[in-house]
Amino acid sequence: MKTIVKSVKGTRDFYPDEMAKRQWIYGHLKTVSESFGYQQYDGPCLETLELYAAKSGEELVKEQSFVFNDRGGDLITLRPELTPSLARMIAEKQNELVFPARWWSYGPFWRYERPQRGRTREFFQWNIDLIGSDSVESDAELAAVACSFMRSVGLSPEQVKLRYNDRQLMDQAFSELGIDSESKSALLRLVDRIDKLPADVWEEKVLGLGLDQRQLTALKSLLADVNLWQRSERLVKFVSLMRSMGQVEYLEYDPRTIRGLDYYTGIVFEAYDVNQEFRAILGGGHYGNLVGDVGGDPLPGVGFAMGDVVVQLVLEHFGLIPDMKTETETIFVTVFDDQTNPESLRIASDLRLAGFKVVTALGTEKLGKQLKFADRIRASKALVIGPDELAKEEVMVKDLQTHSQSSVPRAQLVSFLRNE
RNA sequence: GUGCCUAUAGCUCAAUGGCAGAGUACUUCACUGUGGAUGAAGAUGUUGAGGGUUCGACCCCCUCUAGGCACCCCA
Repeated sequence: MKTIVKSVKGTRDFYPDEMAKRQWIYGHLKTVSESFGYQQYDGPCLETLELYAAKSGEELVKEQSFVFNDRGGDLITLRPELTPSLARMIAEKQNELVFPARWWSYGPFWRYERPQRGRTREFFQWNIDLIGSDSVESDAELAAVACSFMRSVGLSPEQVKLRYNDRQLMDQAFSELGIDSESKSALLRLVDRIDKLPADVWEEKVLGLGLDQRQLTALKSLLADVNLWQRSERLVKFVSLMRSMGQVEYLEYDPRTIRGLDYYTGIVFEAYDVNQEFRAILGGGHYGNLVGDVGGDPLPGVGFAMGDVVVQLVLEHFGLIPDMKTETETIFVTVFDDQTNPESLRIASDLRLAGFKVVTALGTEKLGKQLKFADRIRASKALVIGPDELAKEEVMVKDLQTHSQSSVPRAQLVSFLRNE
């Protein structure tokens, strides 16, 4: 085996077939974003470490970011998430932007993690935010955007669910259990992990926070209560709004949905496949103050992020990504010999001007080889222009799918191909 | 960063410590004006990398690299 220079661990090469899938997903999220009136934006891929130190803090920056010194000695970070960049961009123009602002973005991100299924070190992420509104209507709108995307790519409510919860509801419920405020945030993080830890280990950790046996029992019944949301006026309205927008069948209340990030302050949601065979497809929620940490005036909002890796796995699992290979509309123009080559090239140019995708043979190989090549690049049609056709001012049009062929007068070629 | 599993032809996988193979894909030909079929022939490997044990290693041991699964974290 030849030694080929290796790619960076956790990165992916997008060969044309993979690139087509990525573009297919991108096309859907772009259409959905725009259908709700959101505008596309982007920030730089390189940011100062400082930007993240202010906000994301904790592990995301310390352990899971690519950080390096540039030639001037400054610490530069490959962006692990977009929210801090968004916060800066909003804060810089806080007085001239129109709020609520509806913005979306799609681009590459990097996290220094151990690669595994659904997790790479370089990934693409869709970010979409509604900034400047504290209303439950804005929360519902973002949840509806998420559901619209899932519907548009063919994921049905029987296949995926949007699990939702409200952090304030949980906070209130914890208070009623007599849990002191210092333990609450640690407890929220534990609730987030209840499905990942063995039951006894989880209980041990909960008791370690200072809860007694009675509180633990009450907590467990709380986390099993699928009707808990009805105690929250906000969640009741949220569900009602989702019903009006025709997305309620995607909803599934889950008192254990919390989200790991600290900046969420209200409604949070995550999309999963129903069997939970895969990781979260997307996740987001309401935040009370987007720009405070980067020096702006307090500004609430709601947003979510979706990585390309998990959603593609889920889509492939359900067989929802169309076979792009069959969808090339390319016309292949064969070249019979050096005498006919100029006419082949002229025809190819005419067809391109008429809007067709045209590939020409680069030499005068045997027709059989040229047609085999046309077949292998999945061209839909092949044109044969030999001495016979030239003399009669005709072109032989071969349909590579139906195996049929017909002679078409040169002057009628464009209209003939358009009607096919 | 932790634990476990895996790595053989382009791809999918075989091979008791004793000659590295099959299917598929590929190239050529049958077919010098016609592609998916059929038949014939051909080519393909530092068995992931490096070291060790052994008369002898794809096979056993160690290290590294990459991937997978579970933690951690999250998209």
